[in-house]
Amino acid sequence: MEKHLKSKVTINRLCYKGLDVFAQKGYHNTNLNDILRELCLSKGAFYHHFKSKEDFFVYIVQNLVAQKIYALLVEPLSAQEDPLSAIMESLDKALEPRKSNELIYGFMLGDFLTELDGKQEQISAYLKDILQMWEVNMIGMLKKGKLDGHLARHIDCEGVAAYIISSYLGMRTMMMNHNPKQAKYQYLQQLRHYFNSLRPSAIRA
Amino acid sequence: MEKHLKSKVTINRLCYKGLDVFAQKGYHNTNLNDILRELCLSKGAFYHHFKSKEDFFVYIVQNLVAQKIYALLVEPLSAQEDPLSAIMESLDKALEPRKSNELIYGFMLGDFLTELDGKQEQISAYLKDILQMWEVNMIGMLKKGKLDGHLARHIDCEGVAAYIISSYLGMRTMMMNHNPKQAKYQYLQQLRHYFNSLRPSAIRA
DNA sequence: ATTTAAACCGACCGCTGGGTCGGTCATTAT
DNA sequence: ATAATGACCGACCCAGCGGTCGGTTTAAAT
Repeated sequence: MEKHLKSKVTINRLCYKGLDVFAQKGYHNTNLNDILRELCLSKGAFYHHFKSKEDFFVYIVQNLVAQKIYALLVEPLSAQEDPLSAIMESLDKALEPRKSNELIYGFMLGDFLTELDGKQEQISAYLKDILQMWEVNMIGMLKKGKLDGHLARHIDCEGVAAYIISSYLGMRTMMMNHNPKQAKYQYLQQLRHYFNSLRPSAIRA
Repeated sequence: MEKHLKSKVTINRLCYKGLDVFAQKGYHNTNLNDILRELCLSKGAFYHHFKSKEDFFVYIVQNLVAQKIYALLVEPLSAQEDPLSAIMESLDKALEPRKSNELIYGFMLGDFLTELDGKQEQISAYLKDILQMWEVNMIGMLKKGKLDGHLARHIDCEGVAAYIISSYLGMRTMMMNHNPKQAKYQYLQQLRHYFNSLRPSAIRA
């Protein structure tokens, strides 16, 4: 195989496995040896491509996590006229049970932020950036939706966006105690109630 | 000082400082040496009172965290007729900015659960118990409130409780990006909207 | 006064895990 | 063909941290 191609392959294998393990065990609990053993790679291989564990993690966050968040939770918001429907649909899709051990990317942000807050300011900054990208986009869509009459005029779009994201991030913790399928159903149900309270009274269900 | 009294004092100092540091840095990032240095105590002193770091943490959770959760978030729910008002009030109080570095106990549960899930099943179990105590109590109050006509009859009390707790736990992550005072205000505002959608239509504001 | 044992000290142990470095093999450039 | 460079190996280093243990002080028991 060509050299630079082989390099790309190795980096990719490292990143996807890394994302997998980081998501499962968190940043601090993940050790490189485990990842390398599973991939049959050596310390040397790793440090040839990344200059540190932190560097590795940031690379994953910026390349894999950010993209997934954007594709699943940000981009779909622009697809519909009514922002509340768009948000509902994107969350519904994002919570779809994945085949194999594919990940629910939105949650990882919250988990990592919780773990790395205080310590590891560098990494937190990147994570916060991604969350904020989601948030400002949602706020924008809500404001546009307000102008189009999809939301009541007195609604505080910033507050709504923060509240939606909060509930979404927090749900992971709750899901650990419950049946995921039921938890998803219940969550979307309550979100629907809440959204309904944001509609102009004329079109409220 | 009497011996058993001195022992109690030492244990107390260890626990409160431990809670403080654990809450700030998480379980894995907290090392005993730091705690002991700040308290001018030795390894020997620690291991005389606790048999391990894990044992220490569990002791703190069961003795300090559980009590605070109960006092702040569980017990107040029974004080009022209307469960939604009671919940709103308890969360308002729980989010009150604390003097010095007193802690917002509710959040810690979520943080620790996030960090320790998977690994450290023992500890997670205790944390989950506390969360569940909160949840079942809230569900009970909601059901009672439904009978009394404070909630619409079609409301799914289990779903509502899970949703409220989710949003509360998730808010911490969001608060890291915002002004806490404003975040609290916005959060309670949105919660009010949501609660309003749960009322029987006759008494809806 | 003497013994006992609890409270505490702090040097030490050993494992874990991030990071280093000199070397090997394969690909590519000359 | 040969040199040069990139991909990779794996033994090794070392700091951090949970946990141990023999010893010392001090309060309680006899």
